[in-house]
Amino acid sequence: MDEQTLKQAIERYSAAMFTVNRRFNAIVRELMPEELTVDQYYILSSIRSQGQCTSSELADIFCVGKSSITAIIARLFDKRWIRRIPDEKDRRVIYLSLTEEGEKLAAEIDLKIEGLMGNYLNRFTDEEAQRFLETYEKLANVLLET
Amino acid sequence: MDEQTLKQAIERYSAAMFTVNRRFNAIVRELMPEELTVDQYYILSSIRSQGQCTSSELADIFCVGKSSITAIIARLFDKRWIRRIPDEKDRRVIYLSLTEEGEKLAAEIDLKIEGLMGNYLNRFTDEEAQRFLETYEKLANVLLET
DNA sequence: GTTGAACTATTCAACGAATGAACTATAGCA
DNA sequence: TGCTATAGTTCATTCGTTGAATAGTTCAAC
Repeated sequence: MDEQTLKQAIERYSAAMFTVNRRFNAIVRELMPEELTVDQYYILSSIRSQGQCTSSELADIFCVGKSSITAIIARLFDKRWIRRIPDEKDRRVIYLSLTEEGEKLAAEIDLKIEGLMGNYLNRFTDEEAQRFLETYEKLANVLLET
Repeated sequence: MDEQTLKQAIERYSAAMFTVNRRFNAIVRELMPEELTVDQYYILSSIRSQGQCTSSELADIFCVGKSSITAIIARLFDKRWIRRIPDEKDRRVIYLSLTEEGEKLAAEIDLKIEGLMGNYLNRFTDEEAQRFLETYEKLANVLLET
């Protein structure tokens, strides 16, 4: 690929990424219940998929400082969607997990988002979707290495 | 595709999207100069690619309210990276364009990001990258229709 | 055993981004 | 003319984020 073609590809790539992210985010925001922000949902969802995790782990996953996580967790804790469970061995660490209400809330939204994404997935053939997913995951892994 | 496979695909999709967005955003943030946030750069970049545009157009593109744009523009204007040019026909509208310094700053960062993305693109074959881009743009268009 | 380095989580002040309602000014149509 | 729609701003409020400072804990080396 020559210089110029590469530049154009990157340009198109940036544009597509920007549009998809912004629009998708806006649509997901519409799905959120009154009391929950999109970021808060992602935190709930992340804890849920791991069953249990720590603030530091979340900070790594979300690529933000630990104090950001502390703030979000505090809001979710106040609303009784999250439990804090001190580790018995290492008294520095506090495990986070969902309460029953948190579990229910996350499951509800997951279902909505699943439906949403299912609708978009319909627009593509199985093969196209499959290929796309594979490359996307490959990209995610490259970014995880860094 | 049966129910269960679909659900798994969506799950993998969500995970990849999340990872790519978060990590990419964090890396881009590292590239920013002290005085500029990522969002501010995207605004500069958007104005630059259009040459000239209005607040309302930016609000649509970024999927946020107009008052958000007003705030960001105010910061960029204070730093002399943006010009406000009143429309002569319709005195309600104000066109935004980059100053020379704004142009220079945006070009500088564009180059950095281009280099960054070029590095990642290297990891994929031309064909894989091409296919991925096409599907990505198709998805962006689907989201634009909504 | 004590000390010191490393680590976990929290607090705090400050800032940027976003919302939504209220407002100003202008345009354009009936 | 007067009504309605539109473009942009202002304001109070909330959320997410940063980075520095802090408290408490672990662990390994001395």
